[in-house]
Amino acid sequence: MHLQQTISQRISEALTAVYNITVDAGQLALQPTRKEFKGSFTFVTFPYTKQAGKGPEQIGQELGDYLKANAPEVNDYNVVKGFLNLVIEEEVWLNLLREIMQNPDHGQATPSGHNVLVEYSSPNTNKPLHLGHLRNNFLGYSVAEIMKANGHNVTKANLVNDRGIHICKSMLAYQKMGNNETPQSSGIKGDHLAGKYYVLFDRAYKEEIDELVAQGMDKEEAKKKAPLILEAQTMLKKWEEGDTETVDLWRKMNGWVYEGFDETYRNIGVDFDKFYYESETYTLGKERVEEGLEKGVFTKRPDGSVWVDLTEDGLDEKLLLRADGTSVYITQDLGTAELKYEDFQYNESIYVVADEQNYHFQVLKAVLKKLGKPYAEGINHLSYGMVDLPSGKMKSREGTVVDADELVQEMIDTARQQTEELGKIEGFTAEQAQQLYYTLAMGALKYFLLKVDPKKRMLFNPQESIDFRGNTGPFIQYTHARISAILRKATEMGIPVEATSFGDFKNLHETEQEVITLLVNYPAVVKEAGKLYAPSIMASYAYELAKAYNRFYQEISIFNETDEQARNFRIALSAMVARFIRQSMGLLGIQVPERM
RNA sequence: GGCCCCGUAGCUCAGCUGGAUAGAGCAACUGCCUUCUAAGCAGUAGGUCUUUGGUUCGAAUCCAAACGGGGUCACCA
Repeated sequence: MHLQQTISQRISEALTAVYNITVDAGQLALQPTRKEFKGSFTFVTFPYTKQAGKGPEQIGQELGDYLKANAPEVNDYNVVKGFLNLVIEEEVWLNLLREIMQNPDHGQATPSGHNVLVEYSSPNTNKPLHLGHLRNNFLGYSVAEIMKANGHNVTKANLVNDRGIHICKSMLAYQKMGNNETPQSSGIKGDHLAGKYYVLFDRAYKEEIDELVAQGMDKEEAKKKAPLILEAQTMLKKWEEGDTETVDLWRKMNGWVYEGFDETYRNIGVDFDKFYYESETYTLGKERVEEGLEKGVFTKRPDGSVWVDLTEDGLDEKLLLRADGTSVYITQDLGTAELKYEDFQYNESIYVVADEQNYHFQVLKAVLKKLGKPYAEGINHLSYGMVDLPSGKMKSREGTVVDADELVQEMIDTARQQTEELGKIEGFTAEQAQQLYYTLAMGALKYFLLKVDPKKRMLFNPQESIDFRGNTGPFIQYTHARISAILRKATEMGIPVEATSFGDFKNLHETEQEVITLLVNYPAVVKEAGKLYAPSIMASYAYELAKAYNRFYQEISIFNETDEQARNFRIALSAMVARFIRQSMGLLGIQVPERM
């Protein structure tokens, strides 16, 4: 049983014994004691004054006396107003540390048997990835890892938006202006090459609109009547009809884009177990519409379009199928939800999608519920906020988007520069140095994007993102490197890192106590992060752990300690901190170096 | 306008299943490297938790309204 549960149980027993009050241990609010007071757990007595017929302080005293006498885990207590602070026996903490050392699965939940699908990334194939995609990719990868740690069977899926008018735009521009340029001939990465033509299309399209407006046409009309957009629409129709020339071009250009994406994905360290392509799924969902009509939960209007009425759910009426029988966005998603269920029998299906689609996912879930789908309840939207720049919103039309590949390269360059300035790479081979720059760059970037609560809109400040001090990825990585140095030295000296190595060591220093408390808490943090789909919780934890360790490191000497058991204890403690820094950072997709 | 989200130190963010004097980092200032990595540690300063009401022994946290910011209300995706 976990220590906190044990203590809750003891307090519950004490309440019964002293006041004849019956409270389930699970209902008791037990909180960590604030740093300025002595103790580890605090019990608030205010809520029990009526039932006990006594003042909050007296209750604290009486419960404290009882616990000190009857609870073997409780060493001492103090009462401040209505707060009963409990001091736990040192031996209890040391035993917990021994348990952690002997349990390689501390923080890895037992298999739940649940299948969890995490869909993330889901890029369009007409332009390269940008900063917003990075938040999406890092979140998706991290949540998937966190769900694994919570014992679930996780599948990472990527639903690629590889068709539609936007793809045709870059195809059309390429057809007109491409001169058979290829990634090989131009030296431009495939996704960037496609993006180049998308931009060229947009430019030419705008010129056409301006011209039409100059001739006196209304702007809205001009947008619809410009020859280029009409051509793109014709191309989309040809694509849907399977026109060979169009499909070949589409294949060729998408192929370039996929090569580019693969490289970026590899570079940023994310991966997928399953790819879905919209070109293969966009017609799905019509059967679901049929099903809904049969069940009488959808209605067909005289013009042939199909609708669902969600006003009872506090939503609106929603179109599910056009009058001409073609699909809309939601139709496809109904289809893919079913397809994913057929493929993976998920208990939970997480969609990592920006918060501008909150309404869409409410509708999707509501419609699936109306259809009586058993998997509807497991549909969850991990909605995240947009990434803003100091200059404001990112707008592709205004060219203010931050390109993912460029950003990563800049981070690496900065890492190199800072590391060289500090003279930290003595004894590194060129290859090792390069590896370190990469690890630090990605650590800084990922941590910066993941430390903020996903739900919140966030500001990306380039200067702060490459900071290596304070609440940053590299600070945590640095702590790991420091510990690694200690462990190397311990190994050289032949000191074993084992649960038995510190014998009956006693007299924990305050900083050591803090560190152990954090290590003990690790599984609860993993659970919480999984429940809330919040990598930010893991990030905070890793930071707290690193900070607590650095305090300890600064105040207490390890190798100058003459008491062998104390020295061995500190080495063992250090080894555990390294392990849980590595693990919690691993759940964020961040690697930690041995030296830096 | 309807619905949804957000508003905490100069800046970026924690805290939000109600509990003690509201915490970090950055920026500013002061100390600490002949000792295990100073990418570190300790400290000073900085707050009417947007405002007003309500619930409560107790509210940054829950409820309501106002103000400010964002999103969304497409036969786009």
